[in-house]
Amino acid sequence: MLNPTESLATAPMLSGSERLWATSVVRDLAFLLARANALSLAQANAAAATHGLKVRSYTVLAIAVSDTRPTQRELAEFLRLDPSQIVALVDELESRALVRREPDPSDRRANVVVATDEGRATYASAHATVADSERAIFAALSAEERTTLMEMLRRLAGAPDALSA
Amino acid sequence: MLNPTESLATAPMLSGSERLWATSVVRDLAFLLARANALSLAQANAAAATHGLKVRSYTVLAIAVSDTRPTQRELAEFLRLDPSQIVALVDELESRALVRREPDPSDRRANVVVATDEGRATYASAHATVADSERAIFAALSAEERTTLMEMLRRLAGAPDALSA
DNA sequence: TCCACTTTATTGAGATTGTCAATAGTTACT
DNA sequence: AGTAACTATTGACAATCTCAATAAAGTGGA
Repeated sequence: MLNPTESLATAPMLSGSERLWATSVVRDLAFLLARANALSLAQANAAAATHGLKVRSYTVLAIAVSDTRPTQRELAEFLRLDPSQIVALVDELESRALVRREPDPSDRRANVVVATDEGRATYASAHATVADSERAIFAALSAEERTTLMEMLRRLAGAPDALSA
Repeated sequence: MLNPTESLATAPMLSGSERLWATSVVRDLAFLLARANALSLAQANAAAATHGLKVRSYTVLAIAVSDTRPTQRELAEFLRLDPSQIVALVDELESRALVRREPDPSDRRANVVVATDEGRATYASAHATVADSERAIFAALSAEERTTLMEMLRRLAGAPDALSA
């Protein structure tokens, strides 16, 4: 029998809070989701920071680059952010000439957000860095597992009909 | 022929930003993880709020109830929060008599956080509510899928040796 | 057409959260 | 004994969230 705080020789040097993994919260999907996301987010933020971006601005830039020509309201709804936060995000990207506001031809109240050539260029290099850093984290899963995870997360994230399309 | 903004009877009434799901970001595991987490978090916060808690305080309470007797430093490390945030969290729970700070017998610098009887009671009822609301979200997955997801998230979340134990 | 109502982007206030440095008391090392 | 490292705490400051208010533009009747 071992003392609860002791462990065998093969034990990975319990860094102090490891023992809290015995708690009931770690059997909570929402908790694990939050924790996995926190790690992934920290990693992605560090990667994006090497290009002067955060995941937020990186994501907006990615959508702008996609030529979907979203309005700010659509961005707010899709990213689940307050419209006023989109204003700040687009302001910053526009001040760096990575993105441009264009009038929506079908609604003069709305702006449409499009990437500049410079925006496309910095997105390309930022994407390389970010995708690389994510590979590191998701390397804990096999290729098939990643596919399965993506399919599950799409459903949890409320993606429209993941089956069709 | 339908107007692009119109749709068939079976179509889920595209709420405006649905078309952004055609973007490349939705093929990004980190993005989907963040979005799924945002939804789950909002739901859990609403559920916990009916008991005067947030997910943060709910989680700390859950760990306190587990009789693991964590120090504040262990809580900070495990929850990836700054130690000063743990102070605020424990202050609040302690002011509501749900939790108590006890001196760590093995280190007089450290406090150990334990639940009071009242803390156990409110945790029990809060847990019922929160677990219920989570069931609603994760109902998008089958039981086996949830097991698979949990195993994957544990690895991504950095759980120690998910295989043994 | 005129009028009330809604919607889009924007600004700004106030609360919440994240991050960091400094400190008092304690422990660990030599 | 003395130096260095660690724990909890406080306080400052930045970043983020959440809301309300507003101007400009669309919507849908009477």
